[in-house]
Amino acid sequence: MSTVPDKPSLDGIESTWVAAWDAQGTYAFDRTATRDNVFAVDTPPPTVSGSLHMGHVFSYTHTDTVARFWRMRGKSVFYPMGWDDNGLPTERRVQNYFGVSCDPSVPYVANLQPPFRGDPPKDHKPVPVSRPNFIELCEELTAQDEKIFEDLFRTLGLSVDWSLLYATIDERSRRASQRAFLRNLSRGEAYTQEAPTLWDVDFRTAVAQAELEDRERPGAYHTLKFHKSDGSGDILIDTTRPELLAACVALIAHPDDDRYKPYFGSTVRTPLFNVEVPVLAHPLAQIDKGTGIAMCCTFGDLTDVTWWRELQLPMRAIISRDGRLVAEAPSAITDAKGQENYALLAGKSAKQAQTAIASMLAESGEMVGEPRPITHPVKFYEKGDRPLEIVTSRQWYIRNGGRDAALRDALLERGAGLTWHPDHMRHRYSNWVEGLNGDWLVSRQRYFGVPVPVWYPLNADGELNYDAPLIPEESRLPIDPSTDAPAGYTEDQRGKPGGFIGDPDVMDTWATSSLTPQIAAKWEDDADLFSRVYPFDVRPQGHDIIRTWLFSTMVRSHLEHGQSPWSHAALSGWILDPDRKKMSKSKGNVVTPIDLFEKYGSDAVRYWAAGARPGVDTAFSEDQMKVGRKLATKLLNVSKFVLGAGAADESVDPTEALDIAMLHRLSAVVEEATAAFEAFDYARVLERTESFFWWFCDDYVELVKTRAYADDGNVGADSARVALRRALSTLQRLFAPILPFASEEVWSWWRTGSVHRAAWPTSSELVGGTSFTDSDSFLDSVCGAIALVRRAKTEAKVSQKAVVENVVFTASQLQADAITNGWPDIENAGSVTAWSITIADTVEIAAVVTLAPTE
RNA sequence: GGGCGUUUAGCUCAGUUGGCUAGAGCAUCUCCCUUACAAGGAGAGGGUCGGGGGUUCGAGUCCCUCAACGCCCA
Repeated sequence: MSTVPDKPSLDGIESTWVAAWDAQGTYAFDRTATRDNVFAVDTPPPTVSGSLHMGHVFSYTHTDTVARFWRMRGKSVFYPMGWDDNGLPTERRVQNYFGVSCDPSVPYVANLQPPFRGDPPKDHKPVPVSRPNFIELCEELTAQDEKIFEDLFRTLGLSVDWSLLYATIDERSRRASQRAFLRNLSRGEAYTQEAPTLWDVDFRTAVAQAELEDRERPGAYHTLKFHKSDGSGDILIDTTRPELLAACVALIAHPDDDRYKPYFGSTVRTPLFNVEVPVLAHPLAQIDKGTGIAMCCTFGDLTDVTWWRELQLPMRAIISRDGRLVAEAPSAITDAKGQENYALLAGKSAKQAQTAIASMLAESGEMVGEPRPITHPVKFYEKGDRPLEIVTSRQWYIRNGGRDAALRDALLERGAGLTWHPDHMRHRYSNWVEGLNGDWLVSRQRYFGVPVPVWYPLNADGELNYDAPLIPEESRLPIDPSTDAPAGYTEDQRGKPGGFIGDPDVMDTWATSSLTPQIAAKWEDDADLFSRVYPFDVRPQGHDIIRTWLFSTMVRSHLEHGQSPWSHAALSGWILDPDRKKMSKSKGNVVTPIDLFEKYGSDAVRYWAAGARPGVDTAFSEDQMKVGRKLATKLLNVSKFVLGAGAADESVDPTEALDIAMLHRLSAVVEEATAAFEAFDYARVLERTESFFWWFCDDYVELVKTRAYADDGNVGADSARVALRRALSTLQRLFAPILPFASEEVWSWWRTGSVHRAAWPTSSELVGGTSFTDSDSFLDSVCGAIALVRRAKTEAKVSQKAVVENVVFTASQLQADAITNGWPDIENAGSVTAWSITIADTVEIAAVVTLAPTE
């Protein structure tokens, strides 16, 4: 029955088994299983960016090991894959790849040929194309990239059921995303509002709090003179953004600041523009920052927004959506000189305006001294290159607890109810939720995304009414309001008085990917499936996106289903290069996974990944891959040995003490590995299994080799063969989740069916009806004895094969008993002719070894 | 400023409720081509467990404190 190759090899096993698993449906989800018997993974849909990196390999391997474990435990594993092709990264990549830019005013061209397909020259000026053409190009490029990703993940050996594949821009995702949004809207959880919003002037879109990052940037304090209205002198303020002076609406100091208490309620006039503004008190003013009194502009930063709102200040916005100062001066600037001054700034970028106004202020004597350079944190869109501005615009929001203590508490509660791996990651979640300062801004002024699924009616004057959006029936979803007409209207009424207009925006990519459980489980499209997998068991992901993906998914599930979308969150660490720096493309230290698969084999790369404790940042290490390669090779070789030693009836318990003791030791490993996998600690499983495995190969196998080769019918031979086979079967299954290719290969030599569908090993199948008191000390004694013989040979610089004429051990009674019991095996493994034991009160066994004379 | 994590051999890391002389792999050195495996095997050397203090019969492990590094948030 066994078919062991003469020369076992890892070469080519990836393609062989990938094809076999696919053909046999090894990882197919059994959708007849009920929820109790399902293990559902909310797989992260990777951003289809055109290149794979070790981070993908690393974290997806972690998840895969756990999925494989539960499959062997008899669960029907729901393990889908998705592609995150929705959103800005794709847009940017399409622009760079095809040499185009999206311009919604350009008409659609059928069969458009883009100027390039890959690598446009550096000086190429992007060709504007229509939004539908742009989206076609997005789809073309992502299709290519997705094929590459799929091949990589298959070669890595992910046990994904590929029939469950989705993409965040596909029809089902758009439908789910729009449906969820409309339900939020109907429950009052989504709303539209005209409000100051953080704005990226290059991408020309609003961005959400979750997408911000602070970057340290050089700036300069400019000390400006504001003139007291009663003519009694000046108040000095420090600002890093003098270019916003024309937008100044107040001066603000801390209510407890004695220096400014006398001025609260009075007014001052701005330099250059001569606008009268009040001096007010607010606790957000920082006494120790600059002169302690700040100018509030509409808007320089989020504090300005708070002051503006809470102190009910007027609006004097001067930054436009392209980041330049607007053409027309705020109406508050009434005097001619002020208007003249503003005209010198109009149309300049913020940066140019700053330079210009600084010299104007210096000239007019209203700036004290020179600007003083500082470094300070500035808010950026995480994908952006210029500081964010704040502009007022109409946007859609989804409530996330940022403005509602009850909802925030409920979401904190949900986070606390999750089991986090590792546990301390829960703090990232609660820190974030506690720090929210507004609702979730979900609309984006972009093109490649899921459209906001509403229209607005136009009245007889052609004005639109935001408060009464036209909502599609759910059965029509997905819709594109820029090409579909609302019910009761016809397309020719678009943009006409009495007609309608579509919402031009798309939703934030997170607004769709926050629904991955619903998308993967075909929420509402397949209620039966949904009931079998939702809520999911685990959300695996990187810890960097707890605030975005994890939290937003929690928000959507909480609002829609009133429950957490999963019970576990498993966070992966980063890959660091060997110098402990984060690996990244720009540093040029990225290694291509495919090359590593070819060099060391997929199992070896998985071995490296699985060696990292959950959540711990890990150095990239080809050395570890080499070790993994050795381990996989060893598994092949020892399997060949065990299966070559002759068959035995595995149902008959072994009789020799050494064999029984080995199986007891292994059974403890099985129990530990099982508990570790249940706690998502794949690294511990690997460590324990591997450690036992090398001991098994180096000591146990060497000791019983001679006995296992004895003639059939020999009692000792049968005992050894049974033990070897039971152990081999168990080891192959313990390694299966981590080394799926090598394990499947060796399993196929003597078993039918896939090891990945085999039952996870149990302690009882190993030890059966046997019992053994303190197998460890027995094994340590026997192995200690053989080690002493080996050491003597090594020190004498002779072959391990050399014959030992005599050996005298010194050992405790207990150790002596073990050695005596295991003697036939020690004798064979060590080529020992004669021996004796002196009993002594000792902890460590000692030996005097006399080698036979050699010719 | 708040929160969290890390610090154990030259390197990368285990060490789960406190418990024999602190472990592994890699690297280094020595030896061995032994019929599962030279893509192997047998051995060796190498650590005041970040510093200080405390609890305890006993601390890498628990408590306090300090430091360095890293991450998250403001």
